[in-house]
Amino acid sequence: MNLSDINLRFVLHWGEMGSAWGVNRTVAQIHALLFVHGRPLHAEELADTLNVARSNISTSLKELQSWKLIHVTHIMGDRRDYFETSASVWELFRTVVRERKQREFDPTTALLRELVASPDFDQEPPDAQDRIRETMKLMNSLGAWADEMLRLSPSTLEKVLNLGANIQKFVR
Amino acid sequence: MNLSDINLRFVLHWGEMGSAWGVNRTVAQIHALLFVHGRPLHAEELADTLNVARSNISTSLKELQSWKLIHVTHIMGDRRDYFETSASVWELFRTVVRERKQREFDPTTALLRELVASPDFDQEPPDAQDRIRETMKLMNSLGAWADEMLRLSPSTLEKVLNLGANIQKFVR
DNA sequence: TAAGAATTTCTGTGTTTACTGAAATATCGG
DNA sequence: CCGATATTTCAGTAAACACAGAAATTCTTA
Repeated sequence: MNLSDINLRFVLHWGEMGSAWGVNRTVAQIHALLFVHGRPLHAEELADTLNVARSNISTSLKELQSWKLIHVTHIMGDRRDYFETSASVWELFRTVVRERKQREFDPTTALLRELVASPDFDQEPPDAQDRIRETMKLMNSLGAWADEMLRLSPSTLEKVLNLGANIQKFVR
Repeated sequence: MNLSDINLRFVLHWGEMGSAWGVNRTVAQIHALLFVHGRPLHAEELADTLNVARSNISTSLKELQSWKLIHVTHIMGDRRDYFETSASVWELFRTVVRERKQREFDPTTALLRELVASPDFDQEPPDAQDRIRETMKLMNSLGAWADEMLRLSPSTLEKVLNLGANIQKFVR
């Protein structure tokens, strides 16, 4: 299986973007490949196409599964595991937001809450207290907002996005 | 200069979060320290407090400046450069969004546009074309939306966030 | 313009992370 | 339950990244 130039550029770029955002390059590439390809692929096809070791694919697939970005399927008469991802980029986006929020955002708000609730907290200078409290509030708001957005359907979400700055009309 | 337990935990956690999002740990720690501390600090104080080499601080400060998250100030009768960051977490948030969008998001949408405009694009299977086009559209929408949000004042932005899922009332 | 202080640059080193290849394990069909 | 195939685990290696310390440069002031 060899990639078209367009697919290749897509996959490579996605890998680089992943790196910048704390996602392993191979992991990002696998996901990009499954996405553009559109049909399920098995591990060896991925390894061959991306030129990485079979074992590397194995761990990366586990990683992608833990992020709920891919799932296993099977083809009649074929023992091998095939992997596919959603064809809806909106759904993928939601999944990433949901998972990252859960793993990285929530623990941070939890820590901030803990700091603010701590008995020594009021020994901090008042302005430092404010800054930490404001940080907590911002993260709380963002988190709550993300949760609510995640409840909307992709199409509603898309409409909300298209509202853009017109939203400010409604905040009076 | 030694940190209170609360400040220490804040700084350390921020460093870890940074790592998860592709930001160097020291860079994130310096910024967190400047933020909680609230007053300008010079390089050596940062090095002493965070227990890293002076030279490491130097490069990290340059990095933070390139992200427009800190700026230099001076104290009368003191030759040394002092650094400070905004006390407003909202402003910091906006800065991070603006800069990351510019550096990572925009180049990606540009690439997607390029792929779609490429002469070979219509040789791709129609469903693959759709997926790439949808990806481009999503990133365009998100980018445009971010730009519009960035134009709003922090306080308006805060109100928009608090609207939460009620936004969907307005999208009919 | 020289001395001292502050800062940056650079090179080598240590640490972390990613990856390979081999071995071990699991799975399936006969 | 045996052999073949698929998958995972693991230990060692390689690459990337972060960092320290020394050297070089810049800046200040006297």
